[in-house]
Amino acid sequence: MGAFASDQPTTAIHWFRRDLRLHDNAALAAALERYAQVVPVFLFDPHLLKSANAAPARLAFLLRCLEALDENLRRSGSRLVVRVGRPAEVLPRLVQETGAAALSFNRDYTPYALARDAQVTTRVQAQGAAVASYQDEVLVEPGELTTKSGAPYTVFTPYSRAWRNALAAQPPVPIGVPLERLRLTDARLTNLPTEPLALPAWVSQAKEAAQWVHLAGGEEVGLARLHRFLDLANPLGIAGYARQRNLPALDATSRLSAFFKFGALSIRTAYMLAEEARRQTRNDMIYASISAWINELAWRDFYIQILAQFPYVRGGAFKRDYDRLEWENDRQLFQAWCEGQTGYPLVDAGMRQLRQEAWMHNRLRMTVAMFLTKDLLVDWRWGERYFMQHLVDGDLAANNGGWQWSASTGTDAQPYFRIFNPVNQSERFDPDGTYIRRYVPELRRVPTRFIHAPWEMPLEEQRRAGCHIGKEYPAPIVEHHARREQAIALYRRVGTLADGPL
DNA sequence: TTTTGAGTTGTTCGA
DNA sequence: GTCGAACAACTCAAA
Repeated sequence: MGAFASDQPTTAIHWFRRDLRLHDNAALAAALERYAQVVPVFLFDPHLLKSANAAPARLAFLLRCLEALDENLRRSGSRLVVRVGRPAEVLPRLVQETGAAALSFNRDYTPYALARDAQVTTRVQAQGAAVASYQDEVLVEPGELTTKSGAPYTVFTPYSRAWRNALAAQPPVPIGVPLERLRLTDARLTNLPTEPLALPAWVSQAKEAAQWVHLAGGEEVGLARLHRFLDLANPLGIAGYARQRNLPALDATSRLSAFFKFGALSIRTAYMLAEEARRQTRNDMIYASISAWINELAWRDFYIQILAQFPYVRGGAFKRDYDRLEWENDRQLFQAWCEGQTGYPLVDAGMRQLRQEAWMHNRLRMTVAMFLTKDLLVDWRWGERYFMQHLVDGDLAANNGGWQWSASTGTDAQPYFRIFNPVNQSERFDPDGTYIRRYVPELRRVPTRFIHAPWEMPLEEQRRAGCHIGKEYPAPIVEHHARREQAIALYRRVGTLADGPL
């Protein structure tokens, strides 16, 4: 697979996957420049629509992005052709139907996508059509950066150094898409049958489905949100990011993850605009804030790279010894965690935000993940799956990387005794309890000095706050310090086992 | 080959 | 309240 070689007055299919936009789109631009007619296609792949792999909110967001994409295509005299089925079967049929000479798409690096695309490529090439794929989803591709010994980086800091150097040496440039070439004129192509854009039945029939329908999606919304975030005059924007991003009570993160996940926003455009803002500022704090945000883009590439180079992390520990951790896996404790009923206010607030908004502040993702693994001693994969079933921005690479980091099984595993104290985190990052009270209404009248550990309230205080521990709000389901010791023992046992005979 | 420095996001304890 | 040390030992990356 390479770039298209020559100019041909014929038809190509552009297969939209995680690049649901017309701006700055590598494969789409290439196809439009080289082919007279480009048929834009999206496939609903049953594998990716299964309830085990998807979240209702994420599918609703995907649908919004597709509707916006279709509208934008229509504005340019084209439209989105939608089909349902396995790509390796549907695409060859479509090539035949359209008489296309080529298929183009942007590369996707998950294990499933790599296998799928290899199969599609083989079959389409067997029909005599050209297949070209492009780098578009990441700033630096998996495999591009290696250590001096030629191995992939497995530690973030050296990776990010190499990543920054690579981007400085060859700054990414947004790719102009010739929209005027989108117009479909061939009657055979304008009349192609298409399926309706609709959610699978298990989502549309779920009782909570209605609330996600109003999610804002699509590239206009993504671009507008990016510009608002990068506006240095915005008090909740990037200028204060380094300081404010850790405070979940503020809406001071970019909230762009879902847009990046589906490519409704170009990572190149985002990087370039941030980099430009950084070049222009003379303010050290702002410079540091922009750098901190760009560093998050490096994390995104890092975990995409880890998943691509070490596909076994999907299902097992990056540090394989930790597959032998003896989790307690108590279903009742897991259930309480899912429902935000652990008795630890910050943890419960985070879990309830996830259910209410299909999104959780990153500080809370770490806190609740750490709590599930180190306080409840539940296998990180249970939490990973639960997140994927609820997050609007759920992404295999980032979610898996984050969970393995929290569980100390991943790259850069921090010492396993470094365990978040949920009360401590609460006092540091939600000092006045604003975030807690927003998502845990039964604690609203609890005074701030008890909001982080309400079980310490005297009975009289509980009565006054209308919040009795064990009644309106649960008592802590585990005792942190005791569980911390248990967790450390659990991890230590793996260490000794690793040295001894199995 | 050997050595050296470093490793996202912390906690606890005692002075 | 603030500070520094201990928490263990290992692996990675580069010189």
